[in-house]
Amino acid sequence: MVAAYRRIAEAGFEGLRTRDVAAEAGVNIATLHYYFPTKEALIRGVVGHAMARFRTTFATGARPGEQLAAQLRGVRRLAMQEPELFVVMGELALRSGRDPAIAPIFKETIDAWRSTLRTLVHHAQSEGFVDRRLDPDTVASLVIAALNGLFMVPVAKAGSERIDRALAQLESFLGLKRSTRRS
Amino acid sequence: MVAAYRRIAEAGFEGLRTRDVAAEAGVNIATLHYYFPTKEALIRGVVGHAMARFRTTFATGARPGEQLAAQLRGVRRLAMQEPELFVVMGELALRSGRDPAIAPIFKETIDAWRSTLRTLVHHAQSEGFVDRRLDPDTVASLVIAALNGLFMVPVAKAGSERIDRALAQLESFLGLKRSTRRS
DNA sequence: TGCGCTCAATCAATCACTTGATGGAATATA
DNA sequence: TATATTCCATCAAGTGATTGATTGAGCGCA
Repeated sequence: MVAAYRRIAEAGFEGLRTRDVAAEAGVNIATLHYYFPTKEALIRGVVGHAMARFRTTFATGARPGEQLAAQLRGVRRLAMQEPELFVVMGELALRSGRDPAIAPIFKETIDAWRSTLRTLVHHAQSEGFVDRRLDPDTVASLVIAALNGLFMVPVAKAGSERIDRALAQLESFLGLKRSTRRS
Repeated sequence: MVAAYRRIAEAGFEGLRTRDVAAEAGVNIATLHYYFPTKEALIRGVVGHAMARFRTTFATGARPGEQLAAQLRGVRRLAMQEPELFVVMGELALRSGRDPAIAPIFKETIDAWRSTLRTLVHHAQSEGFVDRRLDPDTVASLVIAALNGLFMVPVAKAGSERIDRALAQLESFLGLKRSTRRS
């Protein structure tokens, strides 16, 4: 249910109340329980929705040599358009550390993401955009960590231009960008 | 109170119950309320404890040229020794997005961290370890994002050797390390 | 005695979830 | 076609359990 998804983005897991979800969905509490017998089932629904939404980021459309850079820009654009998605993802990431039910699902999504990035890095290497001596899997892990840190942890929100600069710096490290500005 | 701190690490904010905290601390509920009149006050105590604990990371002791690398290793060591700290930090980071009471405290800590890193990058540049064309503040932001993504988001926990490689790759990007292994 | 601290007992509020009933569309029966 | 039956979706009104917080009586020690 999209309503629960929105509620989590607003109030987090600690503030997730079935009453509020039902209210936001415009239905009775009993109706909500008709579709989602338990709160746990509702959360599972949210997980599925969030993961599906997040996987759309992986879809690459640009030319092979620019796919990697396009991926970074795609995540950044998604973070601007749907900040709730990253809030929910962060919430789920934290919860996956103690909830064995969603841990495998979350891990699977991240693994798929890393796999995609690994391929993109490999392609970029083949075409001379990225240093061939780098290990694609390691670079993918580092990129994921940086993006997670930038967008899932709302601390960095203290200035989107800082996020832009950090992203540009990451691209520069990867060799996708020549300009390394200063001060 | 350290007990509450531990409870949050175990069950997150959503699972934080004053009763459990009192039980883990080995005191009566009323005793807990004697020291922390409200749950909010208890959380403030946890925030203070976590921040103070986290700030110890900033303390640099190595030789100027190696301070930056030492900082990265220090964070990694702390993450291995006290994983709860990073769980709590992640929980606080997420909460700071919607709780105006802890948002400024958290932001202040991160700003102090970035300031420290900025200085370290600057020093490293002065001594020729890091490319002088890089913007210290931007590099600091990227490093913080990467570390946050690696340690606060427990997703990456799928293999500490992957974390090690990603960190080594980051050091390599910064110019602190020559070896860039492959596959 | 007075003060810092602790305790069992209790409260009102809130939570996830249940109950029994209702209307309406689809299907079966005549 | 007309009537009876079944099933799905929804609702108002609860239920018991749990929550954060309070109370007033003690305890040990200065």
